[in-house]
Order: sequence, then C-alpha cells, then structure tokens
Amino acid sequence: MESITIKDVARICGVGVSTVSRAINNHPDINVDTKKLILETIKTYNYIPNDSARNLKRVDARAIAILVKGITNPFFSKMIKIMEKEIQQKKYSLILHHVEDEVDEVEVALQLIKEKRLRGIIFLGGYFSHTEKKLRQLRVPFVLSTISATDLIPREIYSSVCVDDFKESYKMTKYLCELGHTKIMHITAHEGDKSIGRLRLNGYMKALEDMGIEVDQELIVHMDSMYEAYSMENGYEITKKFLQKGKEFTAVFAISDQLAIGATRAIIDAGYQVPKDVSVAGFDGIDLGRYYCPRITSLKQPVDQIAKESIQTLFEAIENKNKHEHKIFEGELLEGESTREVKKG
Amino acid sequence: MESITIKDVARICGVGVSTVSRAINNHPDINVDTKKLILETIKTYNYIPNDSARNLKRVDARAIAILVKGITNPFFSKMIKIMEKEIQQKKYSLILHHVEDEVDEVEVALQLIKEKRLRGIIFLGGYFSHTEKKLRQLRVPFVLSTISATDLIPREIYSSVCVDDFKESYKMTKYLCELGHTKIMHITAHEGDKSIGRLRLNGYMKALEDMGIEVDQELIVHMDSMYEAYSMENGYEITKKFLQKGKEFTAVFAISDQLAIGATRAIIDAGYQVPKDVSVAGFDGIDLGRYYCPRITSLKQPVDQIAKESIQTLFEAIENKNKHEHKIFEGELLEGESTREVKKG
DNA sequence: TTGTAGGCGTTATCAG
DNA sequence: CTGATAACGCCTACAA
Repeated sequence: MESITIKDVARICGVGVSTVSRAINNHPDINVDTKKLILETIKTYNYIPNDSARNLKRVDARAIAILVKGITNPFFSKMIKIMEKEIQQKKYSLILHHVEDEVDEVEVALQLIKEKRLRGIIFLGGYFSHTEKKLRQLRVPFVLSTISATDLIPREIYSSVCVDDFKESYKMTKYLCELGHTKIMHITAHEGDKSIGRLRLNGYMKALEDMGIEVDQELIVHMDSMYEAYSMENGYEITKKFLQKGKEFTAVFAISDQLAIGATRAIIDAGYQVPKDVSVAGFDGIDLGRYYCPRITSLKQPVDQIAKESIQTLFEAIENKNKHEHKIFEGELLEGESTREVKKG
Repeated sequence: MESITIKDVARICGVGVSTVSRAINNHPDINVDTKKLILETIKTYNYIPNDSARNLKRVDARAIAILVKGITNPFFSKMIKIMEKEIQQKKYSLILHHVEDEVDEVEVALQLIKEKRLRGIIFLGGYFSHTEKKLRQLRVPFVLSTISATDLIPREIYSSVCVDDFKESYKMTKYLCELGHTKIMHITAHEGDKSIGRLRLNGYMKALEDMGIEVDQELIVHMDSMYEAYSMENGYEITKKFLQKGKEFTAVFAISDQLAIGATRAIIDAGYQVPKDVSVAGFDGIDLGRYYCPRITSLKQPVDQIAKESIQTLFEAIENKNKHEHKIFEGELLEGESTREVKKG
C-alpha cells in the first residue's frame, strides 16, 4: 500500500540513506559496485524519490518556469517547444504551467517560486498590467516574451523579448492603406487593455493618420469577453455582429490570426468573398494561417528567435544578477491570399 | 532575501505555528480575532505556504491529474476546460501535465502520484500500448479518455470513456462510399500503432469490404514521424507526397481534422478543388473545422459528454475502489462543405 | 482556544 | 568512500 522510501532502499541494500542519495544524484564519492547494487534495487522495487521532499530540502533545483496564458493559442505552442530544447541544453529543468484567463499570473509565479525554488520565469501571453510593487515581490529574474508591457512598469526590474507591436501594427495598416483601403475594421483587445492590444491599436491609428485617413471609432471593435480571448469564435461573433450593423468597410485587420480566421468565416457566411470583397489580415503568422484557405496575410513574429533569445536573456539575468535587457525583433509581413487591392467602384 | 515561513508569521503575530496553520487551513477551532490578525499579517508580509512541505506532510491532497499527450491538439483543449470545471466542483485540485510525444506517460504518472499524492489520473491522447505489469504499478484509479486501448490490457484494471472508434470510422467510410467514392485515401496513425489509429483503420477496411470495395493498400498512408503527430503539417506533407505518386483517388478520410486540413491545403495547392475534385473528411469535429473554408466534414466526438463522464467515472472509481467502467458514446457525422458526390466520369 | 513537539522523505554536513 | 544526524517548512496529535 504505502510506497517505498529512500530508507527502505537503504535497509534493503544494507547501506545508509546518504549512500542511496548519492547513488540517485550521481555524486562522485561513491563506490561503483554499491552504486550499481543500489540502482538495481531501486529498479526492481520501483522506488521513485518524492519530489516534494527533494524540493523542500534542495537549495537549488536549477529549474525555470514558463507561465502560459491562453492554453488554446497555437502561437505559443511552437514557442514552448523551442524553449524546452534550449532549457534542456542548459541542463535546467522546466516547469510548464498554464494559467487561466482570469487568474493572476504573478500570484501563480510567486507560488511556484516557493514551491519549486525557481531560478527564473518566462511569461508568455496575458496583459501584464500589474503594479510595480507586486512585480518586485518576484525575487527571481523574469522575462516577458512577446508581451510589450506599457511604460507603467519601470524597465529596470524585468527583461523582455518581443517585436515592436506599435511599429509592426503600423506596418500592416500601412500595407492595407497602400492597397487602397481606407475603411479598415480593426479587431482589437478587450476594452481597457493596456498591453499589446493597446500598442497595436495605437499603431493602427497612427498609420491611418499618417496616410491622411481619419480614424473612425466605429471601425474599432473590441473582443467580446463572452468568448475566449483571441479565439476564432471571438473573431467570428464580433464580425458577424459588426456586419449586421451595415457599416461600410473593405478590409479587416485583426490583432491575431485566430481572430482573423473567425472574421474571414463570418464574412464568407454573410455572402461576401475574401479577398474579392473584403481583405483580411491577421497578426502572429501562425502555421494555421498557411493552411487556411485563403492563406491569411499576417505579420509574422520570428517565433524561433524570440523563443531562443527569451531563454538566453533569462539565463544572462540569472547569472548576472540585475542585468535586464529589452530586445526587439523585426516582424515580417507575410502576404497571403486574403488581401488584395481595394475593389474599384 | 530568504522567503518568509510559517514560523516567522507566528513570531510576528506572537502566536504558535499551529495557530497560523489553523488560520490558513480554515480550521474551526480558532478565535476569530487571532485569525483575522494572522490573515492580515500574512497579506502584508506576503507569506505563501511552501507547497512542497505541505504535500510532504499531507496524506491526501484531494488532487487528480490530467496527462495530455499532444500539446498542440486543439481537440484536447476544449476537453480540459470542461474537466477543469467538473473537478473544481468536486472540490478537488487539478494537476495538468503535458507529456511530449516520445515520453512515457505512465512513468510521468508514477512520478506525479508520489509527488502530489494523487487520487486519480486521466489520460488524454497517446497510444497506450503499455504492459499490464506497468499499468498495475499505478496504484490509483485511472481513466483513458478518448483512447480506445486494444485488448492487450485487461479491462478490469482501468476505466475508459470514448467513442467506438471502429464503428465511427466505419460510419464515415460508409458515408463516403455512399457518395459514390470507391478510391478513398486513408490517412492513419504511425506504422505499428495499436490504439485508436488501428481501430479506425479497421473500421475503414471493414466498411469498404461491406460495400464490396476491395481494400487498396496503396491508398492507406501513415503519418510521417518526421512531423508532429496528428498535425496539419503532417497531413500536408503526406498528401503532397502522395499526390506526386499520381495514384488515383476521389476522397480522403483522415483520422483527425488537423490532418484533414493539411490534406485539403495540399490538394488545393496541387491545383485541384475540394470538394469538386476531391472530397475530404476528418475526425474529431474540432471548432477549427467549422471555421475552415470549406467546412470540414467530420466525425464529431461528443467532447462535452466525454469530458464530464470521464471525470464522473474517475470519481466513482476513487470512491468505489476497483469499480471500473467502460463507457462508449455515440459520434455524430457532421456534414461540412468538404465532401460531395463523386464527380461523374 | 492555543502552543509544543514530532515526523513527513530528502539532501547536506561532518565526522569516521 | 560511508553513515549518522540535522535541517527543510508544514501539519497534527497531544497537552495545557
């Protein structure tokens, strides 16, 4: 019934617990034969060390955690895979943790630091409008990956790796304008968002302004909190409702590819064609966009680089206490089949 | 530097540790005012109990774990969400754990049981060709959700909730045959799969046989282990290669929607139309299929029911030691826009 | 209602 | 190279 402990193994092998511990943890000071014996007994008796006890005692677990907000977002999946590899290479162990939309990721981080003796944290997704005070409680280095925090948080207390959301959004909007679009519906984050949603919205507005197009507030549509954030469903429902209003528009620029796909389907369901009647553009450049019909024009984030550099930056901060960096990568405008010059007439 | 412990809190409040413990854990025997005081100090000093220490001591954590294989599979995301709710309702805590494609999920489970004092486990995804011996090491009840294990494992040692993969696959194949298709390419699991892949393949073959169509081995294509299992990319690359062979076919039936979507894109890229030239059907009935263009015809698994029943079954097994059930739900054939009658001529 | 002390399974320290 | 033994932070009898 009860499971076997290190003491049992020690007793069975006729050695002390510390010797068993040494065998488990690959300590150098141990006789090869005793080690062999111990390892064999462990195998036959199927002993598994209790990790809680280990973490309790261990000063350093050489572990870092990735906190992901938005379990369904395929954009993150890829990033996580790359990060996993990098972390393994550094001989660290990874704690991957999903946090629900409404849950406070910093609370979770605080908890995890205690529990797992983390050396550092990567935050993936979320809005990150936390107070400085709260962030300072995080005693280990952390990096915001693909999250542009607004200026409310002093940049000396954290690292970040991302694209310039303002600029890339500007780029995409300008691209659409240059195709002749002047009535561009923008699907943005929830009302009151102060993170990437806000930055991309600003980029959208500035681009219009620079192109001499007046910003029409009615064309700016927020995600509906009834549905999952950044999801296809959200994009679909929003767009469907928007179409019912009869407001004129010739293009959609959504702040995620999933939203863009939802929008596309809604437009098609309403009897229009993409891109013939309406052009649609997204953001992120996820694989799905390449498999969708039509291929979604998107602002591709360099996932690979961002992932690698996030880990790199974190390790630098770990080794070099208090060294915080903010790295910005260039996005790439991927022309798909979902955008074209505005229809004449 | 060092983080605050229960002793510190006790000292600060001028009480004993057990009192603090009682305050934290909502024990009844405690003075309201002292409790208030303690809770406040905890807040201001930002004390967080060390979970490792807790789990070490606790006999029972009222926790169950979900082990998911295939982080990118959106089919699972939805299921997890529902399960989370159910588990919360039962006042259990949930440990959600992803396991890599090559990793042995039972090993992970064994580890987790020790570490977290689990009461039960849900397995989601994977192939499950483990030995009976290994499975017996799992001392807590477990249920295979949407995994039909083959008969190699005695049914008395586990529970399962899923559709009848053979039957549903038969249903879809028959549907395609009735549309007049006789040359149906089948995208199946890796060579040697003995789990749902095998069952669905059997269903496909039996249906053809019953319809008087000879099974053509050349039309059966396995996933390529170069790419992620069940992914769009896998479907795309496989189909692309298949098309190059010039083998004649008028329909594709893939064992997942993601594979089907990849196949669709490959077919379109080759200059054919779906469903005009080739019909495509998938399996699972994920949301994405509804947003794709064309909407993917699929065999929809009743995610909601399966998720709820999985949890239900697990709790019954927990409360009722050794009571194992095998529940089967009916799938639904969702006609999309990706299939139609075979082209005449 | 409260405090003291012992132990959960490991690892680290230090003396053999 | 090896084995006692003292922590790690918390919970829970048991005593007060």
